[in-house]
Amino acid sequence: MLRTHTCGQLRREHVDQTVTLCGWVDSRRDHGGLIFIDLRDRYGKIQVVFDPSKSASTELHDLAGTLRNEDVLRVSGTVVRRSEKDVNPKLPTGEIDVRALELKVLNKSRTPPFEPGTTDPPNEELRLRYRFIDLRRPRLQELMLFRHRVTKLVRDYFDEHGFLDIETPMLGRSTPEGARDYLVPSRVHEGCFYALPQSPQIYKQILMVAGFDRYMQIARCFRDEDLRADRQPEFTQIDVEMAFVEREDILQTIDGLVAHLMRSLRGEEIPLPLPRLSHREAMEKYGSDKPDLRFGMELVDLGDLVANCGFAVFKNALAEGGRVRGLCAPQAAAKYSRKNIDELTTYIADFKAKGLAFFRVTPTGLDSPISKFFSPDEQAAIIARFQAAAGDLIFIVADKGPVTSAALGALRARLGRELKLYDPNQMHFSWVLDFPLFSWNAEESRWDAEHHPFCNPVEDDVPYFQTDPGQIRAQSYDMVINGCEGASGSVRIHDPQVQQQVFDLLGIDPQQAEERFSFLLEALRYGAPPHAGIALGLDRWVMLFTGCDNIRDVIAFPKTQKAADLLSGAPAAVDAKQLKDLHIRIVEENR
RNA sequence: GGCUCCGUAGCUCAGUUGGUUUAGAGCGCCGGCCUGUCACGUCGGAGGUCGCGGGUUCAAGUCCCGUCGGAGUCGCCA
Repeated sequence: MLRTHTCGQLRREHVDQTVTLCGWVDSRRDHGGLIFIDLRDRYGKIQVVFDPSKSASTELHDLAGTLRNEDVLRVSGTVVRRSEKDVNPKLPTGEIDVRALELKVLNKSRTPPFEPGTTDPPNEELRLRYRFIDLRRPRLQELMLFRHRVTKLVRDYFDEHGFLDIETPMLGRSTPEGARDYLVPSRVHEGCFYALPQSPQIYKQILMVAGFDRYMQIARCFRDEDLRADRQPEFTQIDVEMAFVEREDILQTIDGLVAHLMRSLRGEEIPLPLPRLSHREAMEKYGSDKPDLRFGMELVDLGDLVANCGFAVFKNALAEGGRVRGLCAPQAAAKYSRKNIDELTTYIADFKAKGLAFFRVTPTGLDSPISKFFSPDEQAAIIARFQAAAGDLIFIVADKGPVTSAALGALRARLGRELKLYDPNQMHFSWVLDFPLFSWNAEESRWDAEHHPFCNPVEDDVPYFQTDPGQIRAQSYDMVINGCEGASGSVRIHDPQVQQQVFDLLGIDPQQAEERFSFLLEALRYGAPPHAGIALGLDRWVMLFTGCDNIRDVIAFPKTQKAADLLSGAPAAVDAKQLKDLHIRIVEENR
């Protein structure tokens, strides 16, 4: 070892010891005579003092004078106690100094493009290009450490519950459903490609068939889709599958994991079971399949109250089979000007809502450009339906049912944030159950799997296969954390006939199914146990636990919105030889 | 693919309705001085294709178009 101690480790009890430290120059204060160096490693900072009066030769002091930020040093010296007036209460090591006796510069640093110690980090492009410096920042060091703790706790939890960690291939077969695949060309098989896994879904089901009845893996997954603040093209799932279980077993297992993490990471006891609501209930009350339940402000239906009102927009929407729904923002009337409300109207237009009606609640009724269309009785009924109080601001959307959900769900989330209706440090976990098994894809006039095609239908709903597939509920479950999808899973189909029924509806005929999923279908024919599983988005969990608002901060080497790694320069062109080996020719597209 | 925001010194930013010759500040950097600082102090200095290309104009960092890069979002994400 090049060092006897770490920089953050030394305290008063080390006084008089001779120590050797290694680290980076965090800052220097050169007084001409005395030189102070703050030496930093990932354990902390300590002040090193170079005192010319205490050394025989000037060599040590001259060298200390050449030190610059981010130089890497090895320093030997004596730990000394600071006099009372020189104690720095801001540092855990602030009661002591290391008085340098020997200095070796292990590596000079170029002047860094930014200081790790900066209070005001530079733009992200620069941070990502110089990620090795960015990662020296205490905040990112904390985040990496936290992430390590989470994965350790997760592994320990599943290990204690008898789960086996089994790796599955990264080079797999492209299956056409779902997200766009990242493809890897084969050298040996001309014109053929591997696909990087979108998730280990099929392999983990096959592990169940193989008899490993409790599986977990911290698995890297790849999806070639556009990025978001909480979405990277490669990300990490905590992947879980269990055999001989029902839905309830998965829910309880994950409930236990949540309690374990909350206890270990935050010292909070969380009551179990975690709250559950149905997909239908979530859409009805919150307009979202991942509602933030840290606050209420539920959606309310006004259809019966305004069916015969004087306001044509509401009446017509209902007459055309649509809905009139709204929400009541507590004490927001004075906080939102007409201009602010116009902005909200533009915002919900993204979700296809054609308009946003609003009422300011006054002691005597409703104040709004459209209040003249509503009789005093109707106004009173609306106020009563929302249980509104003077000073509240009511928003109403009249549109097709799903549009009212999407628009009001988005509006609710935004108002909750803007009105600070919740404590941002609170963690709220809940289950959303019974998603629809299929959703109608109007563009392509076909049914799509809502979750994936291996998800078991609720038994009572099986007759709907013939009559109304949109009614079939899935034996699925999503975990929602603070309005984010934190995990998603289902009871799987273990009966090849049910599986074929699902494929039929998705428009995958037996021959296509054989081609695409033969290995899974074949496995299901050789004694597949009932099984169920779930996958948790590790990056998002770390984000939520640490209060980060973007996923890149919890990933050591993340990619930009255009899926580029600014540090390495990936993706990049390759040699002609490499392409030739892979039987690939690049064709310039005409513009 | 659509919409929105951002790009001025190494970094963070200012730069007015287009008009003061030489585009500023703080931090950082370089040099001098400084023995108890810890956001050290102090004196001096260097550092700019205003992302790039085109256009409008007597005049463009400022207005317009295109483009590149970064961010947010809708679509997309079984």
